[in-house]
Amino acid sequence: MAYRHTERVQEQLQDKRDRILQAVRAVVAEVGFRGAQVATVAEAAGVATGTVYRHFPSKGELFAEALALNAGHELAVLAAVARSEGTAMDRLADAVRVFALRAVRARRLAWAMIAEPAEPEVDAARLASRRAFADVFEGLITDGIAAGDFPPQNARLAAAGLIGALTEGLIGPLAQDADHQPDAAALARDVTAFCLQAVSARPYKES
Amino acid sequence: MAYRHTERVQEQLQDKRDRILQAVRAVVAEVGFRGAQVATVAEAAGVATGTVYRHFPSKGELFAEALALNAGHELAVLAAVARSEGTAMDRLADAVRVFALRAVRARRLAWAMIAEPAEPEVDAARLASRRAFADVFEGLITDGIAAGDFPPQNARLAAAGLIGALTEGLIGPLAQDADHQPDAAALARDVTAFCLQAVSARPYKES
DNA sequence: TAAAGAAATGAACTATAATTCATTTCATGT
DNA sequence: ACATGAAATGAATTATAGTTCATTTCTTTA
Repeated sequence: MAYRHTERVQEQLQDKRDRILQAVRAVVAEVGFRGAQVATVAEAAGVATGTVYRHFPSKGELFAEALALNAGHELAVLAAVARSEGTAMDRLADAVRVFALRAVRARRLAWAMIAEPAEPEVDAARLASRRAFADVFEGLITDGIAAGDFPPQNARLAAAGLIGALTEGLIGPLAQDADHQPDAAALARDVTAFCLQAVSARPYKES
Repeated sequence: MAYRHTERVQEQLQDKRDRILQAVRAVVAEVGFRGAQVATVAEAAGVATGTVYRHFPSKGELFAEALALNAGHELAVLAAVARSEGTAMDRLADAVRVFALRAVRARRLAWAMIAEPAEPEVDAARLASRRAFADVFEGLITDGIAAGDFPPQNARLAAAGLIGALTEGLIGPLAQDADHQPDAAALARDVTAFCLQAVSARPYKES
């Protein structure tokens, strides 16, 4: 026996895998799924095209894993906010605000992660993470209804509505012509106001 | 001179053009832009593939024109509702309801028309029609604010938010798992309630 | 009905981008 | 140092789908 995997090699492999996943993120943030080719990702990761296929079975699975990874981070952030102290109203306001601020900070990436169709595997992964996001909002809305903060309503649908409003207002095509929205913070504030008003049925002022 | 275009031929040509456009609509309603190939459209229209290119310069322009045509119809319907008698509140409620009912009736088509990315020409055409839709909603919201029906708010953004909420609630991927929504009418009602509450800041009951 | 011009056809061509694989480079243990 | 096996490489291959164009079919007019 003249060769065996050593720990160092394992680390290098893991490292290369991670770098490829990060490269997907970077490339997608730049050109979206539409323009993201395996060759471009490979170059961004500093490896040859073929190497990508030693770590991932196909473009679809690679991109799906990259999306899941990224969505996982975002979800953790959102869930932490949703779990914090305060009334349901306050927590929902914070959650929406955090979502909004993070989305405007990286619009292209956010759009790709939330809405841009891609390979079937990617779409499937997105559906799962979308559900997770919606669940966080739905939980907050349900809490708010129970506490009397919000009027009775279809919480599941309202959660979907919030995501739709956030998507459309912040990162969708209509949000691209930023003539009217020079200021990301102002945009986030107005979107938050819309969302809070939508579920609370009260004109919303930032606290 | 031994040949000249006669009126009958002109009509046949126009007719074939129209049939191809209709075929795009039918195919897209079935499989979305993703799955819609020129060969499939040609077959659906009952012509050869090459014939499509005698009427349209490229797939992108063909599909863009088909989208614009369809969006034009929908916009006319919506604008008529928006122009009718009644308070801004009532007209907005009607507009949202009409949008919702028509969208759920043909989800796949609606999603393609509203959200599904495709060739650049198609995306451009969609952006234009989206603006037109948003303008209708924005006008109603502005009217409502002026009339004191709605609290002051960013009408442009609220209009985008409505479209987002409608899209997400009715036809987006989360709306696909219809386990919770056996009834299209109920879905449309709840989405309408969400939208009205969002802009009016009042729990909304159908009149 | 024959000639002429236009339209339709669909198989062949082309462009793009994912995937493969023969070859090369690199790590390991004797 | 060298033999061995794994990993990386990137040019070649493959797959898909849009587009072209030589040929055929159809319309019109003399």
